[in-house]
Amino acid sequence: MADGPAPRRRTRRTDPGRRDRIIDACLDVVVANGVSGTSHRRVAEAADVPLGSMTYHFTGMDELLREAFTRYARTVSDRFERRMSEAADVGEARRAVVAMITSDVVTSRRDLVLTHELYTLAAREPAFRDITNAWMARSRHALERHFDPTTARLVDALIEGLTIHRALDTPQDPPGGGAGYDTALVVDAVERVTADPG
Amino acid sequence: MADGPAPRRRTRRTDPGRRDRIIDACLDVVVANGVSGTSHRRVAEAADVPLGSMTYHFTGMDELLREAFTRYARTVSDRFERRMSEAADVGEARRAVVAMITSDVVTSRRDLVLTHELYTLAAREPAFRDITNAWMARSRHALERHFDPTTARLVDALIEGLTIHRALDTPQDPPGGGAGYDTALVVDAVERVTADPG
DNA sequence: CCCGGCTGCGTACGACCGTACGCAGCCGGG
DNA sequence: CCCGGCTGCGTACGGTCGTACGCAGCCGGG
Repeated sequence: MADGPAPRRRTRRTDPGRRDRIIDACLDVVVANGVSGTSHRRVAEAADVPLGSMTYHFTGMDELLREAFTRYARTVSDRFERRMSEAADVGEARRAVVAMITSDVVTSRRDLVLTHELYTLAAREPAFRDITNAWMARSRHALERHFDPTTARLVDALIEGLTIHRALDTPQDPPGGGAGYDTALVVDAVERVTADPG
Repeated sequence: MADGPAPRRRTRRTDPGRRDRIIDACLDVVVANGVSGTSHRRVAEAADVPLGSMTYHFTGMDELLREAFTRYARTVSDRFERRMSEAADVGEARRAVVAMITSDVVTSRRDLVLTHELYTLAAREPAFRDITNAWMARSRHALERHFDPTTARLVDALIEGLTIHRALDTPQDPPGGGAGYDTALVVDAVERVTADPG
C-alpha cells in the first residue's frame, strides 16, 4: 500500500515456472474468495506476476480454472492412491478409509472449499465434469485394489457423503484433532458398506 | 430487445409479493449463471422489478442469497419429509429412498446446481452453514421415522454421495427417465446400509 | 381540501473487471 | 557488430458491477 508512484519491477525475462505459480496462486485465490471472487487481477497479485501475464499464459479464466482444478484433482487422487496402495489387506484398506474420512489431514477446510467449488463448476459445465470424472475413476480404481467394483463404488459414495456431512456439521475450522466427528459412526458405516451381503 | 427508448413502466405502488418474486428470480438466475454470475441487475431483470428495488428490499446480495437458499432448502426438505411420511413401513421407506436417488424428479439438474452452489457457500460462510445444518437435521429427522438415528445418518450420507456421483457421471441432462443410473446398485447400497449388523 | 411524511424507485457515480494493443528487451543469423 | 523477430508485459478502454442519493407519488391528519 502507498508504495510510491511506480515500483517498476525489474523485467524478469526468463522465469520458468511462472505459469505454475499462477496456477497455484489461482487455487489460493479460489480458497480465499471463491470462484466468484477470482479475477485475473487478484490471481496476478497473489502470484506476483504482472496482469498482462494472465492473458499471455491463459486464454481466459476458464482455461486457468480448468488447469488449476485439474492439478488439484490430481494431487488429491495421488494422495488417495498412495494410501490405498499402502494398505496391505482389506482390513487396512478399511482403516485407511475411516482415517481419511475422520482425519483433518485429508479433509482440511481448504480441500472442502476447493472440492465443492469444483463440483459446482462440474454441475454446470461438461469441461469440468471431465475433471471430476477422471478423479472419480481413479478413486474407484484405487479402491478396487481391495474391494469388488460395486463395493468400491459404494465406498466412494460413502466417503463423499460423510465428508460433506462432516464439513457442514463442523461450525468452525478447529485448529487440530478430530473435529468432533464420531469415529465409531464412520467405522460402523464402512463395515456395513463393505460387508458382502451374499 | 430494442423496445424503444424508455418503456416507462407504470409505477406499481402496491405490489405485494414483489419481494417473493425477487427471491424466486434469484434462484433462477443462480441456476442459469451460478452464484458468481448473479448480480442485482440480472435478478431485477428476471423478476421484472426495477434495479432500485434490490437494495430497497435487501441489504445486499448476501442477504438475498441467504433468503433464496433458505427457501430452496425448505422446499426440498418439505418434499423429502412428505415422501418419508408417506412410507408406511421400513420397506416402503427404503424404496422411497431408492426412488429419490434414481429419479430425475427429485434430482433434476436444477436441484443439483442449486445444492452444490449452496454447499459451496456453506463451505466458506457459517451463515450458509446454518441453512444446510437445518436442512440436514430435518432430513435426518424424517429418516428417523423409519430408521434408528445411526442408520438415518448413514442413509442421509449415502443419498448425498450417490446423488453427487450420479450428477457427475451423467454427461448431459437427459430429457426423461433413468439417466442410465444403475438402479440395482442403489438398491444394493440401501440394503447394505440399512442392514442391522447386530 | 391541503400538505407533511414515508414508501419505493430511477439514476448517476466510482470501482473493478477482462482483454486488445503496442512496445520494450533479448537472441540468433549474418 | 547490426538488426529482424519474437517473447513477455504495461496500459488504457469499454463494459458491468453495487449502491448512495434524491425525487416521485400516495396516504392520513387536520
